[in-house]
Amino acid sequence: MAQIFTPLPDKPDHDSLELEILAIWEREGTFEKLRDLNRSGPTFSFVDGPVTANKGLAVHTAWGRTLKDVFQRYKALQGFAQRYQNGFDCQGLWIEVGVERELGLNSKREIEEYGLAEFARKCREKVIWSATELTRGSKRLGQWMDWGNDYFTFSDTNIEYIWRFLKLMFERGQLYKGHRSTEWCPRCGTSISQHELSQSGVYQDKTDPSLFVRLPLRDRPGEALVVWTTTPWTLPANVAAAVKPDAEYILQENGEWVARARALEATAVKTARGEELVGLEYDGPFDHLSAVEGTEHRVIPWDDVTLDEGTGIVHIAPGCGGEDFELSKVNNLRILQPVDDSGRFYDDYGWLHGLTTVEAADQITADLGERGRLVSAEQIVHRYPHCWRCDTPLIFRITDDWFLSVEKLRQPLLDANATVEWTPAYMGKRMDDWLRNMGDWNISRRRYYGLPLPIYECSCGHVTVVGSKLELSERAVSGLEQLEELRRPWIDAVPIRCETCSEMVSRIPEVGDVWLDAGIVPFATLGWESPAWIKGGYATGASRGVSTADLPDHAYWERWFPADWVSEMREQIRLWFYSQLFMSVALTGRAPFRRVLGYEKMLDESGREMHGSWGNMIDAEDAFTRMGADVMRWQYCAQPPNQNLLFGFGPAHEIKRKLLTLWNSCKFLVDYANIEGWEPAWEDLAGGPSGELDPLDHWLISRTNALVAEAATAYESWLTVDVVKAYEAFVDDVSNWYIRRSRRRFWDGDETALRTLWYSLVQGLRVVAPLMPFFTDHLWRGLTAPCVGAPESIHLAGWPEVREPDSALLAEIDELRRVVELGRQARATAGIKLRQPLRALVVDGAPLASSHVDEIAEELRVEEVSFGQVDASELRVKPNLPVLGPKLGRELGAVRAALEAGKFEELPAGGFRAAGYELSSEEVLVERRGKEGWAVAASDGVTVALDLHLDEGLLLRGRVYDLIHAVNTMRKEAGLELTDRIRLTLSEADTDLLEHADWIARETLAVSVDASGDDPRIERV
RNA sequence: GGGCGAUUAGCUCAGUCGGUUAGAGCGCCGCUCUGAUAAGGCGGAGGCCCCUGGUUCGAGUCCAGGAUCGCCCA
Repeated sequence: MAQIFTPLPDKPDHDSLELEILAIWEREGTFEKLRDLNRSGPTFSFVDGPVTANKGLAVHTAWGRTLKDVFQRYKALQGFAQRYQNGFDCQGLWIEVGVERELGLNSKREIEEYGLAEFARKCREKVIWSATELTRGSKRLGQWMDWGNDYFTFSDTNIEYIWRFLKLMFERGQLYKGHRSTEWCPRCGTSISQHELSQSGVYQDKTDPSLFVRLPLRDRPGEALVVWTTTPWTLPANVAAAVKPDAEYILQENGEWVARARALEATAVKTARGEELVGLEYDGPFDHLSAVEGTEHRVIPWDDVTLDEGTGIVHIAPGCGGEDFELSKVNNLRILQPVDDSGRFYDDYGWLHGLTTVEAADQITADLGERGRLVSAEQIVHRYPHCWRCDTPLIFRITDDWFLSVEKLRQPLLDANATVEWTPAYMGKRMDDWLRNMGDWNISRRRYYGLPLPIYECSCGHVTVVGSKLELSERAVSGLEQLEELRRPWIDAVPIRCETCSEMVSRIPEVGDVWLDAGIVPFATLGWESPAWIKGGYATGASRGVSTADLPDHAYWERWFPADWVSEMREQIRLWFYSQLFMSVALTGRAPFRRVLGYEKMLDESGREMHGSWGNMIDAEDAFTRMGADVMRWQYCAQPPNQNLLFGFGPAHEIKRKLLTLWNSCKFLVDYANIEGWEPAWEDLAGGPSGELDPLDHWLISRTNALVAEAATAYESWLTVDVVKAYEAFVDDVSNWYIRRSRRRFWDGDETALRTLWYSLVQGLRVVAPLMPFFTDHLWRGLTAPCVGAPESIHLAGWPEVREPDSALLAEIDELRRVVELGRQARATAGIKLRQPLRALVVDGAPLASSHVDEIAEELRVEEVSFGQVDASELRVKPNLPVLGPKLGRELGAVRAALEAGKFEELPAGGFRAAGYELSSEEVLVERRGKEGWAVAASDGVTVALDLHLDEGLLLRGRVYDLIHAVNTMRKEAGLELTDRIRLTLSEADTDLLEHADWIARETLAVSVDASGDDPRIERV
């Protein structure tokens, strides 16, 4: 016989099921159909934050991609038109580092020797490889994007938009050259950010010289300050000595000044407070070097001078230390920068020139010794930062850098952020904190594969910022013919003419911060102020040939800006969310997004950071195979965004079990519908199941409607975790209440039950289709296959119509289920299994359940259920605290004690008298328990009492249930089909059970029952 | 150093407006149901609700101080 539904296997195989669905989507063009369906709908503008294209898909990235996909899918079900443009971040250090490693290059010098043009090509290849991998992984994850139409930030168009922004900032006086003190790796020739410093392994023990150096005071012959340093190479850059103003200093007999706290044993010739020393001038340690000539050295005050180590007088070299640099601003000190990019002394440092900081240390120590400036020279082991890439000890340098000033924008940024709705809300506060406290934005980087800063600084002092490629070509002196991309090295071969002095000017060598690349995205990809729509107009420069993206016109920008919603991990607050906000407020005065969903960090399932070398990293491909994309997505979506996600195979297993309940419910429907030859009707989905409905059917329909409403609320609050919770509760209700309660109807082929269950399962699947696109589409296709007129994919079926649930009915069943739960509890406490029928149950305090007497009787296998007071041997009365507390105040204690001790008397109206107070029935809570021969269970004001007295009839029927159970177990073990009929032979000892032969036959599908054997036997007929 | 947050069962976390016996899931032990279920149900063991003080009839919850941890900034 042809089956209506394709039977479902016992268990879903997520991996193969998903691959199958992917192939179907591909074949049927499901995504294209969805876009066509919504093309004229209202717009939902999502702007994708670009993912750094330097690796394949990681499970971390898959989290964010899932959230993006879920909400795009939800909005699509609701009929919104969307852009679906994916983005890749294609420039910057992360990409360079990967390529450097692959090429075996070890320094900036080696990159330059390798050749910047070839290096740029390798970087581009890396980006394209990564983009391909990320696309493949994302598709496997089920993410629906307009793949192939991606934006790549290394596009010339993207770069030009940034140029334009920078030119504008320059014209407003908000782009300037300044200084910055930074940790520096002399091998890599680059600064090290705070973020990089905070990585583990950066701080390592290191042995360094420990020098005490004399600095003779100018106007006090024979007196000298003594300073301490562990970095001899910084001494030539010394310009000041800092003292703690309120500390006591002493002049020792040997003529050396140190803090009293550092020389407790010494005899003081003179004492002075730090502030009294401020302003004194001294001879620098290397005044004879030409670079140092004419430098003033003086004592300055500094509250943070430590008296825990050194001498309490601190050597200050603003060119070589962060705090030193800050002090130079306050005290107007000269900044001496002794070493170059590679940590070697500049030529004007005399005999030191060309030496590295390490090589110089010994020579400096020796020189100081020869000149009698050294008090002592020893070795010290201390924690010192090293480069995370190459382990080289870091030094401090002051560098010339370009900055965007924030002062004028700070308030507008705060105002713009106030218009943004953040989920979770604290992330918005975090952004406010950042906006209030951040300094100017340093946008220059001394690297190669990045946005070329369009800044041309002439030796005459005039600065030009070029705003477009066109402008560059107009101003160019030469080199245009070889400019294949707006990128080093080609761009550097295009000098321009200075407007002021007509000299030829080259571009500054620096490239831009990658966050400029990402921040401009809502302008560059949406066609801000673009006069015309240019086909393929975004896919320029390096992105030519890898994308088809257009440059839209300004009308398009008006339509899609600002984004309705963006979502990224929390650290993007001061990165992408910030750079976008900054550029947007600068250009338009508005925030570039209306709502943000942020989320915390991913850790492994035991709460540790995932780390390649710790062996706890989960490979995305492995997760697809072993968990399945839907299970991964469920795990991501079940996570409250304000907490770290503990991701792993353990939690995945738990999720699979939950999904199995859903699967089994569908399988149950399919199996019985096939037995019955029942066909679903598509109209039922819109209109609700037709036919004569049982109360339980009404309940399930209401329950389903409630789910749709709850889920919509959750989606609209951007909280997938609430969708997950609502759906899990729903599945539990369908499986453990509706199906459980209705089994008999399914055996009897009750069409209404089939119809109602079908309706409810199908509607339920639609609710979670955005979360689990494969699983739901697979089941949808199975369950709607027989329907004429059903959309071929769940993703084309739209969001289910929201109908008002019958909340009274829902409350009624809730109460009913509480009664049944208590009844089970009472049975368990008394040790009487459910197979043993009992005579009576009394229910107290659950009025809503009173119309479900039959269901209670059946669930708890009792003959008679009544509602009323439980006559108990023990009466417990407790004060109703919220009522009595405010009324009695201090006296409450006495009343409470009296009630607890049983010292009360019952009043006629249901009230009580205790400790001299009359308490009305509203002021007390009454519980009755402990009835002789009965099992009583109570909670939340509901009490049930189960009559435990057994008579012969009850015992006999208990044995029948036992027998039925045993026979059905035998059926199962014998591998019989649900519909197979049997001949049943009982043991002679069970002859008395034949009184119930018809019943037994019905329950075991027996065509005959006799009692002629030694043991029960079954035989298939 | 400043800011934000956290601290509740072996683990991961809920805990509403301050209210009666502090909960869930997982794990462990026992029982049980099954004509969909490798599932489900019930019960048990397991708690210094970080500490100290305060407010209150009553504090896991509010206030103050402290400790520890995490994150952000400097």
